[in-house]
Amino acid sequence: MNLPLDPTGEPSPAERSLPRRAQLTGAALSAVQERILAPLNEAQRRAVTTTAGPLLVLAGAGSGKTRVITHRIAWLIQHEGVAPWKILAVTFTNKAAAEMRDRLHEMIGEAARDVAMGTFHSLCARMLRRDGEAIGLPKGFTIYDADDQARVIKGFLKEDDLPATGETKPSLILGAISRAKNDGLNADQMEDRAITHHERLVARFARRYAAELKRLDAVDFDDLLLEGLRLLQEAPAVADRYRAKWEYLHVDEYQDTNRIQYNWVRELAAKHGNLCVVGDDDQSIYSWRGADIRNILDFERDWPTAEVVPKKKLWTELEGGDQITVYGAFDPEDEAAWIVRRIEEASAVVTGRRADAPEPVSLNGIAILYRTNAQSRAIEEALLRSSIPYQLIGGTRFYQRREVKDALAWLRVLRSDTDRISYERILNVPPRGIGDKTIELLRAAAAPSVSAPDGTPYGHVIAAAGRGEVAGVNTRARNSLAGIADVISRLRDRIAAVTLPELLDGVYSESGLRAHLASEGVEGEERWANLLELRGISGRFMELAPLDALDRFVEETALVADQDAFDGDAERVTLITLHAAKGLEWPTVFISGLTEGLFPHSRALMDQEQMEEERRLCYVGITRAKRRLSLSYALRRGWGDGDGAPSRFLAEIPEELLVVANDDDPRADGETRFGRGFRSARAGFAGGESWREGSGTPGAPSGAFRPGRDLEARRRAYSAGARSGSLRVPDTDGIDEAPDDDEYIGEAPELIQPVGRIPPWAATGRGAAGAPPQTAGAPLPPPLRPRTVAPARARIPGERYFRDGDRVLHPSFGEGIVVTSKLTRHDEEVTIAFAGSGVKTLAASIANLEVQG
DNA sequence: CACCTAGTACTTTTT
DNA sequence: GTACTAGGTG
Repeated sequence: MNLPLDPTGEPSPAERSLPRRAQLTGAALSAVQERILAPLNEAQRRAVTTTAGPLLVLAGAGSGKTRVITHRIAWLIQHEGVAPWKILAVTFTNKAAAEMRDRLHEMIGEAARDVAMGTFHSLCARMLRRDGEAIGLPKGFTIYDADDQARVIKGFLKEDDLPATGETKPSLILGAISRAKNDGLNADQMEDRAITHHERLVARFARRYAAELKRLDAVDFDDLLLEGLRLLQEAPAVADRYRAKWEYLHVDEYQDTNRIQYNWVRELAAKHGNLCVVGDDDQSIYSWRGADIRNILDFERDWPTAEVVPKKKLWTELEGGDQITVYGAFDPEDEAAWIVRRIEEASAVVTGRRADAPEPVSLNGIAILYRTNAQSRAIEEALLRSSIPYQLIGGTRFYQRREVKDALAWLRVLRSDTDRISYERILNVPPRGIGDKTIELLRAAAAPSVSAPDGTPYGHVIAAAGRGEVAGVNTRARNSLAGIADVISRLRDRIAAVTLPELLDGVYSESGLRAHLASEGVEGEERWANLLELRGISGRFMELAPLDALDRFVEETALVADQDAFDGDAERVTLITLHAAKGLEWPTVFISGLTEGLFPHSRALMDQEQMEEERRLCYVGITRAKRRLSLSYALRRGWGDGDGAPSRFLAEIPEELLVVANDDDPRADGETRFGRGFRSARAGFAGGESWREGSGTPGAPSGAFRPGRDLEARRRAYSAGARSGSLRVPDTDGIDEAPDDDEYIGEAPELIQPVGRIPPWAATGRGAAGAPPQTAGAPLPPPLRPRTVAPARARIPGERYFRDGDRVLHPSFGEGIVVTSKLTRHDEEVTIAFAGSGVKTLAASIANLEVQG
């Protein structure tokens, strides 16, 4: 319950904590000042106390930018006497908002609850839920995630009999549509600008997609922002209300806002201009999803009176810390083993620590960062082997797991007749005889026709089909549909009378999900546990009226971010992508996979701007470390795409800051400055005398680990602990009450993801680390995809013909750059980043490759 | 017509 | 791992 108006006339907690300006005489004033300003440096103080008008805070990593916002809000409330509900703070994740609120709560108490905070997406969703009808958006709209979006597109592809691969791959089409939307283009404008065949194709899909989402009462993530902006632009009365409501605006991570978000903020600030944005252009890493660095560069132009708190020195901060350790590994397993060994040495995990060893570090002070989610695999295995607990952020996200989405689809269906995608999701789970053919008939029946120009709501079609009113549906499917329609109507009758967890109980049992999972063995148990987890999380909404609880739960679950799962207090090592690590810090950080083609990623090799973004990403990663930083790379990368050179980013770090961990390694040949070089790698790989044989990884305890059984047992022990540990009682439960009778968007309940989940592949032992399949002599060549027949080229036996960085021309893939190449027994496998067709590995003797002068 | 199994191809980053 | 497909079976 959030700030109920007290019938006795006592001041509300918010009112109590509000100092009156008039009361702030000498001593009181300085006490407030002291508490808020004392921990801040000069620049921060200036930012905090500059409260009127536009303010741009540009500062480097670790300089306390978020802190500036928190203290500024405290200052506004306690020193300037601004009502907390007049203040808005936009953060990058829900987690960041929750943390900011926690810190604010410590500083100023209960008033912290009334400050509006959230992500752009969640704030827009809340505003649209309340006021969207002013621009024609139905109240009960559903938020579609990437998976839902793809299902919509796949429906089109099926209608058109097009493949879901190649240039009509749903993710590709959706990416293009999203980019156009973020550029402010609608389908018509896309069509006008389309030049290539593919662009016209995408434009047509964009039109259909927009129409279909409208028909389904659904919005995607981009729409949330676009409609949120449209609300402010096209509903003046509503816009004025919000402008009057929020007199002081704050935006964190401003460098990652896109054009739409910027315009949204500008609309809100139009009246009073009290806009404080905080960012660091060196940490701009989201241009691929529309973030526009011009938002920073243009700020002063758009707000001529803006105060700017200047950027501070950055790199010198590194000098105070320890030197950076670099390790050149042979392959990802070796790399992971080295990281784990260092963690064991530094933490108390390893027994028999030397007496003179430094104070053991705690596991929650350690993070392992990587460029792509797939890279977590090798590291997880190594951690599991050493029984080091970890939390994996991202990867297969909880709310995207199949069974969780199934359960959520049921909830969506209960509150929508039109949400076809969710209906189709639940129709045949568990299998009940409703297949492709039946779905096709249902879609046809729902489609617009002469008698129903807007189409028929899918929910109605299902009920009709259950009554035998849709021709062609076979008996079994018909009975199932009748059963589903019946369950839906019964559950709907119950919504208003039961709590959300109880409603989910009904869904689980009456949908057959529960019985289905019970018959599915170990995997079913795992999935069932996830459904119980979901049920537990839904309990956070019990304070709300049941119908509101359902709406809010469905909405919030659609908007959780990866980072929201991060638990900084858990005694676990954190595994996280470089992107998701932004805004977080640890005393000890490992950045793994610093291999050309991985980081920087191969897709960035062709493009100067993308390469710069990779470099900034590296900067973000490096600056996550408060005290100790270790960098590592593996010469052999996974996926059979050849060897990789040490990342160029390693070479860009001043030599004197680095300590090479394997300098004295007898296997290192000194060919590269980072120890293990190409020649030794190649010899070890192809020559059969690999140090890898037998013992696995040098220096690691050998023979103690049996991949299959051990992993299984440990996985069980872990997942149990991880689950119970992940459920936190919400700090507060206030949701939506206005402190006065003003309409109000305030605190959202915090949704927590399970942490430390052990991925299924670790459980089976199939993917577990161990010696790779050994073949005599050369390793198995990766599959050669393209088969361009061409005469063999002259080459010197035993020597690579293609050099990294060579520009090459391929008859069908066009121009590309050699990422790396590897000698096999009779050939050379060249990995090339092509401008248009991505990265391919080709056999030099077969592919007709021309080296460009 | 639906369902199951096995085989194949795919993996940048995410609200 | 996931998603999709093809082909055989009930």
